[in-house]
Amino acid sequence: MIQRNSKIPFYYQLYEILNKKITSGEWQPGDLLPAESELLEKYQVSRATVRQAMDILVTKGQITRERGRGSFVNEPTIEQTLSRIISFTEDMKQRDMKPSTQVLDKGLLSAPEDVAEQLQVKVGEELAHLRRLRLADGEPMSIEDSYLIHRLCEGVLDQDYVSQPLREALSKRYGLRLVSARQSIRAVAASPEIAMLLKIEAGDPLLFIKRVSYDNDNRPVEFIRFYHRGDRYALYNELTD
Amino acid sequence: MIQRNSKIPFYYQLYEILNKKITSGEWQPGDLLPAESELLEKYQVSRATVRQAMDILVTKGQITRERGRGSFVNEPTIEQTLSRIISFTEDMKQRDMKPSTQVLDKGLLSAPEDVAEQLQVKVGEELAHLRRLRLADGEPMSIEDSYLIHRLCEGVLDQDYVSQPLREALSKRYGLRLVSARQSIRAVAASPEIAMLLKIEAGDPLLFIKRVSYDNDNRPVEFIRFYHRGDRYALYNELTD
DNA sequence: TAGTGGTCTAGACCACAAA
DNA sequence: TTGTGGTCTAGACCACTAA
Repeated sequence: MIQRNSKIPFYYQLYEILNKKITSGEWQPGDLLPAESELLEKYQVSRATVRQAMDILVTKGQITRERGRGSFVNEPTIEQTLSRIISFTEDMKQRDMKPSTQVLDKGLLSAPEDVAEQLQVKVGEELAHLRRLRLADGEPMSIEDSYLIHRLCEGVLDQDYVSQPLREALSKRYGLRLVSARQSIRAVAASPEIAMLLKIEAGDPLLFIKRVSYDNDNRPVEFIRFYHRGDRYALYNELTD
Repeated sequence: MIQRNSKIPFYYQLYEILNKKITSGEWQPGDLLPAESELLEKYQVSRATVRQAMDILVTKGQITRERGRGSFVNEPTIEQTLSRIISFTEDMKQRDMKPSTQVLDKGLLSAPEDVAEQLQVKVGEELAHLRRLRLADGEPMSIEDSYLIHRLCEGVLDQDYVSQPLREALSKRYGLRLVSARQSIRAVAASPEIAMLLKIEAGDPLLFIKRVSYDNDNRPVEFIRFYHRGDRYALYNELTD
């Protein structure tokens, strides 16, 4: 139900309710959503508010409205991958592969110049570093090098992050919600070190992604370098206009 | 002004008016837009309609609203690249490089199986093929292999497509407007043939993009393979959620 | 304090799909 | 013909910014 004394807008509360019904699987792809008039009645808000909530779902591609028919839950598409922040685990689920993780390295370090610039901190600022090997169906798929601003998440490296997602820990323990990110994508040749870890040959092509993630207040929190095996990993997206 | 007897919704007409002011440069990045109350007065529509028009601009990242201050025109960002269809020429402009093109090959052929599947036509359907070398500041940047369904654009290969964009010709001569596309992105090693054309070594990493473009009626029209040099080309995008 | 955008309401009429 | 979403209006109160 909608909290009428909450600071969170009604339309956003309603969006969260509807979103949960979809992501939890209570409403399946192809299902007809309740009519706007029903939702308006059930949650005691105006039609404009219902539509504002549903607009978010439409924008995210989770539902489709059809005049005269109703609104329907969409199939989740891999295309969403490229405009949504998803975890490795989610990603593998969409690709129908079994994910696993090995922590290769973790520790504190002083920010080198290039990382400091991405995270908008001073060179030498203390960072938490985590290097993980990601496997799909038991085969090496990617290397993930994460750098976190340590003063925002003291003690973050105490956990193992093999079973618990890092994003979840950041949210629960430190109130850091990563809501947006910018990334660049290019093709590079594997260094001998990365090649060995991914069980490929040095020089083999990698999809190399650099990503900076931002919290609610648009502050950089995490910088990641992904090295994805070119023979096993592809990105998908949709273009418009 | 807004046509009150048009079939186009008021909010969309208003969006087009505002969009034009921005893309034409009449309103520059950083400029303050008129207040919602002014627009409502000037165009004689309700506030909800004004907001609906501005919502489109916000979604596209063209303006930012700031409570208590006003709405401002944003800087155009390269990040838009990955969710908009842009031409090579536009792309190079954004990257501040001088684009040029060489046509390496053109002709008709029977659709092989993989291309037929992408374009949803029968194997053997007649296709127009165009292979172009794209250069940035005179240096090879990418190879573009385009396949068009020939019956939708008979005689399309008569033009040279060095100076005139292919998309423009499709629109003007055949009424084919490419409005959406799906693509996959991966890293591959350059074949000896591609390497020679791009003036790199065989085995060097390439950003390999396969794209299917669709017209208004969601029919596939064009299939392209891009081979971008890994050392010269990167994609950028923003993620949300 | 005045002006801005953020949210919300309670209506209205329309075009379209399905029965 | 009925019910759906698409569009539009004319208000209202609020939180925030800047003077």
